[in-house]
Amino acid sequence: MQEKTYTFFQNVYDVVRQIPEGRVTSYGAIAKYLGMARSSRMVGYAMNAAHELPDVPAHRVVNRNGLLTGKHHFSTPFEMQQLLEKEGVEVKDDQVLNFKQLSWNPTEELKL
DNA sequence: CCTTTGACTCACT
DNA sequence: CAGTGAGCCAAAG
Repeated sequence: MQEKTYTFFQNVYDVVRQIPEGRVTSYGAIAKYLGMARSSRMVGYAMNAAHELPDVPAHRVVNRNGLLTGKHHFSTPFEMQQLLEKEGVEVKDDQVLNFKQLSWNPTEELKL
């Protein structure tokens, strides 16, 4: 087994894959859960490669303000918003409504 | 091997 | 109260 093969990216994918439908999380939350709260940028960077992974709902990952900062990286800037609304998440002006209410913290949910 | 970037976040002005 | 700047860390070139 190539356990060492697991990199920061793989770790991020694993967490993002566990995001329940209709829920959203922030890069910092994932980074913090991984023990790298200061590497929040790396989370987004990892998502960039996650584009090829069908099990990684990058559209459920937004910045800590609930703003769809990464929408511009999708096929179309509307794709991210459409996917979120499709799951029941209201998005207005590229911002997730009730983000604080829908925010899913892996540190509290996945934390033992 | 060293340099640059990047879907963020915090802090100061 | 709002905007701009610097910091951080890891992967790709």
